[in-house]
Amino acid sequence: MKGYGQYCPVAKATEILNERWTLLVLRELLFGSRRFNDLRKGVPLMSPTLLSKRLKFLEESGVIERCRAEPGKGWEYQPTTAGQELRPLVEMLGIWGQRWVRSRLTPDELDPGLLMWDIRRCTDAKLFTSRRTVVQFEFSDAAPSKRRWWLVVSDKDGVDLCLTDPGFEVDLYIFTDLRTMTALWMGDMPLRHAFDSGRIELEGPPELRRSLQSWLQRSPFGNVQNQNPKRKVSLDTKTRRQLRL
Amino acid sequence: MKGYGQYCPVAKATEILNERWTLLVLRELLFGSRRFNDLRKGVPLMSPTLLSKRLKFLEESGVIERCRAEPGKGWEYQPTTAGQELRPLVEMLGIWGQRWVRSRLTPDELDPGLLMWDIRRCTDAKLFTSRRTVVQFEFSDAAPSKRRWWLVVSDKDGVDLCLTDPGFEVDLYIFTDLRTMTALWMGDMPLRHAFDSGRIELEGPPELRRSLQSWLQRSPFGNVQNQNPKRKVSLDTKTRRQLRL
DNA sequence: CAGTATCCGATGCGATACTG
DNA sequence: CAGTATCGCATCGGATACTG
Repeated sequence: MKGYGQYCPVAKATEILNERWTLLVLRELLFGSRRFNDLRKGVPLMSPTLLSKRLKFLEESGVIERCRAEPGKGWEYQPTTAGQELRPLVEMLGIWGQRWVRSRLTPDELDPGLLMWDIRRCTDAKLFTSRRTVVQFEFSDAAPSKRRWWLVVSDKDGVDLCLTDPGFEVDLYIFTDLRTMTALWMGDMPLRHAFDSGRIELEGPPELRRSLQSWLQRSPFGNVQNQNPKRKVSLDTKTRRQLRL
Repeated sequence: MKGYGQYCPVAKATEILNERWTLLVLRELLFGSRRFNDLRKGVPLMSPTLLSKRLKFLEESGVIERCRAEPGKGWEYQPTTAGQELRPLVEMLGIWGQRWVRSRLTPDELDPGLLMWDIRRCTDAKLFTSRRTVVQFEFSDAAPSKRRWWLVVSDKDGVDLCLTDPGFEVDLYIFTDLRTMTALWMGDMPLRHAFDSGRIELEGPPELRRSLQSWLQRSPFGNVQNQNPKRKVSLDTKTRRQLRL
């Protein structure tokens, strides 16, 4: 009894899309992940068995295709035309979520691996020179094994993320905590404020410290404004007036 | 372990919306149903217990509000601002479903109650005169107890749907089968074709028979074109060329 | 009319280990 | 690296009956 027994196209679409995890897997695919283990990084709490099952179902449903990767090693998953057409839907879902059900950033929703994987994906290598730049993130409150991360970027080799010291000399150190970095990423806190309150500190040459705000992106949903009054940390005057406070 | 443990707004939105039935309940609310038992008619296979549970959760989540109905009798549910903002999402879902996963109209997806409820909702009473018009639908292939339905419409009293003979004189009889009527409703078959092939027959005064196509609407998704080649009944030439057939 | 109470069965899914 | 195999519990939700 999987379906809804309705001819309505909303029901038919929902039958495909609203199994647990499915929309998050799709999000990963639409944001560019192609390999099984890359997809896993975007949904770390999902078991590989289940991911495999979902991918199969999405393929059956005509949303994605599984095809051989270039060199002869392994497979890749990519959205079909039908899958591509779901992009606006996933975006709207994210925008709505950001407006109305923004995460409270409870400890269980803070994950350095997920955050750094997001940051990696949104870091534009073209903003860097051909000389390799190494940025080390250190999260004071993360578990020891996930405290330090290295972003290795260059114009031509793209962006690489390491959890073990790659051995290169570090150009820029970023000291902060996971909650602050996540809040920055999600647009919950201005970078300015994080510096002023000492929640983030840099170490490295001045020009690299200054360039940080140009290459360190926020989440694609980072500039969507929160609309939910209950979840608003600080109310702007317009909202206060609306609520008659 | 209900959530996804992710700060991502897509995940947060999904936690609210992708429980089974939730999006269909929301569809009903956005299409105008306000009362518990009206909502039930839109999701007849959902148990009242579960509907109640979903409504509570949607209320907790800030998507809908439960408020007293006018006269002092009972409650009504209505979307909040956050809920209203989900309308485009539900519409997109329906459009995508209609393009790519259109129902095959298998027997379990044919339901005269659901269909007539849909038709009732989309019938515009303003297209009728102040004189009461009674239209009787008869589905040759429906279960005896669901064969005949009456639509009672007038300019000022709106549209009423009955499963038991309301006793008024019938102005227009529509004889057809459930599959044909559903296909017409979903835009899978042109009205012209249904008449020409004898799948639908009318009985009543000529001007009322002629006016049928003006007031009998199709589903809100009825004019969305199917894109899925596997599900296409007849391929147009452009598609045939694309597929090199 | 508008739900609640209760029960039980299917199964979804998480956990862990394993393989080509 | 890219998945599969197996297992067992929890819970979701379907069915039915009941109530203010």
